[in-house]
Amino acid sequence: MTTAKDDSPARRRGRRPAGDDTKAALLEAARGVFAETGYDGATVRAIAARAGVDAAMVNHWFGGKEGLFATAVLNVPFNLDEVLESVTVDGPDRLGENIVRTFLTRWDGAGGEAFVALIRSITTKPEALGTLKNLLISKVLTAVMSTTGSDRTELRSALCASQIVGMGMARYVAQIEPLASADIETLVAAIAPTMQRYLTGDIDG
Amino acid sequence: MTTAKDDSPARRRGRRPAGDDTKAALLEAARGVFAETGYDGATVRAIAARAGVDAAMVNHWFGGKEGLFATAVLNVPFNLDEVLESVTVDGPDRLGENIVRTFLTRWDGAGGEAFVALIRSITTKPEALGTLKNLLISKVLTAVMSTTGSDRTELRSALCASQIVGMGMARYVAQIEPLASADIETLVAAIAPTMQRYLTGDIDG
DNA sequence: GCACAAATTCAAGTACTGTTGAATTTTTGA
DNA sequence: TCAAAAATTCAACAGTACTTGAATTTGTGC
Repeated sequence: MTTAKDDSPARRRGRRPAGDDTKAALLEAARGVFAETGYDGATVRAIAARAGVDAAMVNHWFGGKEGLFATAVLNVPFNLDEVLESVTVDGPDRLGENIVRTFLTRWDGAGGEAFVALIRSITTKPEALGTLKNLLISKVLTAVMSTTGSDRTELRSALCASQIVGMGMARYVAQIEPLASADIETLVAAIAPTMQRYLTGDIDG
Repeated sequence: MTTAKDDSPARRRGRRPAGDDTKAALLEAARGVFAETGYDGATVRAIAARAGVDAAMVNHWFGGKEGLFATAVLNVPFNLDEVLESVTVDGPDRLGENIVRTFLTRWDGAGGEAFVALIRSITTKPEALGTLKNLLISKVLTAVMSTTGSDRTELRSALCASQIVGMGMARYVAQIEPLASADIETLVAAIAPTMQRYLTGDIDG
């Protein structure tokens, strides 16, 4: 429906003059299109058109749509160490604040497009859901939980994940105002206490 | 991929004996299939097969896949009054608790299938996103907010929505354990304080 | 009873998608 | 300088999905 009307740019056939990095162009275009329409909605032709190359290049460079998705979206260069470092440098009392700020900063930047693509692809690509779970729960949150010494770490991790994912959905996918346009610090102030309570506070009412 | 291998049930051609309500059967089947695979993943043939009729009936009764989706998922008979009543009967101090419990109860029941279908379809159907926003923000939360007398009602509504959506994603879509299998009251105890603070508490840190 | 309307299935039509092999141009190495 | 390799586009294939019109059966009013 929103299919961007395949405009073959009428490029000349054959090898291009040096300088063009079509592989990188495809990766960037892929993140954009996957973020906008999800895995199924995104067509190889639309991605190639945005990258300014032919659709066959997807197969040539990534072996197909799956490979492109895996490289562009699943293999997100998400630096776990960065998150954990910024999270564990202060005491456990500021963990919640640091988590919220780190994710928002990360997602507001260019790298966040891959996360939107991930969320938008959850329904049709099981790998996307697996990546989200693995990344968020298995790696980030369990690592964080191990520093708090709290009880019921699994439930606490899941609660944190629910608020993080919900925040991402509201800000980037659903774009609910004024949350979508709010300053990072405004959201940190509002959401960090939630995260902190889920991490170390009372969750029994 | 998970396409349930079109088994045309080899029904006899022509008008069926009275008693069969294919329209209702299609609606129910549609909610199920849409919930499982999202809008794009769901095929008209799979829905028709589950309903025990031919795929052409979708066009005959609903004008096509879009119409079926609109009727089965977007036009959810969601009784707003029920939510608002159970939410406003107690004082404003228990609003958060009531909201969380109401949504969980509703979604755990059969009627919630439409909501899962909604979330699973957000990626490829803009209308699904509009419905979610309209339902959650415009109707439920603004109505609730009007009873609290708090400041910054828009931001508070958006924060509530983020936790509600995140809770739904974690429990029904991503199925993160142990949150996915937890008792409703366990989650109410854990999440209600968040909701209550977003509604009437301090959100400035 | 009988003709007409409604409901249903069947088969084909049309559109679109990912993929592949041939053709063509540029780069690279000896 | 020249041949081989790499990169790119083009055209076509196979698969699948939604849709549509004809054929067929059942229900309904007179």
